Amino acid sequence: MADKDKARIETPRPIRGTQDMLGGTPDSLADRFAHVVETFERVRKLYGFRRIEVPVFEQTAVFARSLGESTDVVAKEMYTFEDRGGDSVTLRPEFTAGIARAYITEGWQQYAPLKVATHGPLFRYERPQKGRYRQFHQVDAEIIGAAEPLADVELLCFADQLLKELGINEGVTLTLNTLGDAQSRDAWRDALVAHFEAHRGELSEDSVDRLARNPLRILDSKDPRDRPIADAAPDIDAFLTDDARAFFDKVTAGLDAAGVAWQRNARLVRGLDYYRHTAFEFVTDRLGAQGTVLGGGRYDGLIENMGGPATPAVGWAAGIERLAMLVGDLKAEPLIAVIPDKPELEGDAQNIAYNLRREGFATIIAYRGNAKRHAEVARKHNADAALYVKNIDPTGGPRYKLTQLKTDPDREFLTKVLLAIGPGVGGMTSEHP
RNA sequence: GCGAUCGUAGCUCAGUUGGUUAGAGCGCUGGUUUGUGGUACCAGAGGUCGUGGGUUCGGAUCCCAUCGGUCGCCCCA
Repeated sequence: MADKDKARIETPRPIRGTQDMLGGTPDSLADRFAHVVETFERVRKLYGFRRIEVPVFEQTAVFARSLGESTDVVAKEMYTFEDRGGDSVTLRPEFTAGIARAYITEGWQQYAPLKVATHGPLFRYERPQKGRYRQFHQVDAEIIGAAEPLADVELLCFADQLLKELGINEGVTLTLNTLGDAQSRDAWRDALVAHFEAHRGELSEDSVDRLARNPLRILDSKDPRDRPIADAAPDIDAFLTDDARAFFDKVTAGLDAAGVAWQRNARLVRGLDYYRHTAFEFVTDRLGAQGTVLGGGRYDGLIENMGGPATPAVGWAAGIERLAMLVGDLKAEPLIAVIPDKPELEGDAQNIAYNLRREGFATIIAYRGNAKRHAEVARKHNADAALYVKNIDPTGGPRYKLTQLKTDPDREFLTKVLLAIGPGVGGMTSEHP
């Protein structure tokens, strides 16, 4: 019983709300995640957005100041800690604040109007649920230094094309609203507060709390008690200044001209205070409670708030996990498996595999086992075909046999493989008559 | 922070009103067989029944607590 006396080694658990993703199967989240990022990178270049990288952590003030001290994100969802030098640092809970900080401190103002894009991990201390994690990942696009509605339109076209190229535009709708300029927004906000105050007694407890903290948010409350009151609340339209209305009209006209479908949602608001004018979300009902696939808007007030020059800006971000969940199964990349028919041909088979890879063909070869076992491994990896290495005769040359392993192998790929191998292939056989 | 629900083998799950050494399929390891090179069979390894208390002659099963997973509220991508 010596084993029982041994101290049990406890393997540390993964942190709550983080996830490990294993790729290699058609439905794996890891591969779909990578596909989202690759697609984003491709489309981003089509629109002329520069790739940027910004730090994963910043001085706490970067987020506290930009998001607003009273927001839930800052008040209770940030990973904030003191580093060994005694400075308060925070793992980024969003991209925009760090990018705005870089715009100010790195002299990026000289490139205005500047179109930038990035992606990476973000951190929020929240209860995990479907489509919501403590470490999550976003793709992000921002246009800084452009006050024109055309910037909003271009950004939305980018988003729309990304979703289309990911094949997830079906069942996802662009919902759009305007928050007006500062004057419009303030007037609307006052009217909303007056309206909600008049119905204070009928509101849910959460919304009574919102009334003090973030009255706009009552508009999109899910509580059935709030709905009639929120639905009866005034829209912003009556409070829009001429400029603000003209701006919104240009955005919607631009979308129509570009063929981007959209729906007005007068109840769509932003929790963060620095948003102005355009606010938008691409929403779906396929993600449970987390309906927003991609969201953003114009934040003309932010950079000035952070001590920079008054700078108009607009941007969006989308959760990569959420996009990945919506992406259908990926088509498998073509793959060839090399199989030594006899143990003494292992070395030759390895060389052939390396040569195929150098030619650019995705190739696998098992480390051990007889031909049968090799074939099993090949099937497990979903290889299109097996290249059996039958014999290497210094005088007679190599002998191969190519056997397809799938009912629908990538024929073009296999043909190229055959050409690359050259002579010695004893024809292609099929396991599927 | 609040609520619901679920924790049995690496994975997906059985386990009947509490009752001997806790099971299956898949996977893994080894072997036999087979062969238009997707066969079949045999054997083996692998489990503190999430954890800790309690009730009981007896707990995977009932009770309490705790820790995790999932989903919802909140918030948000």
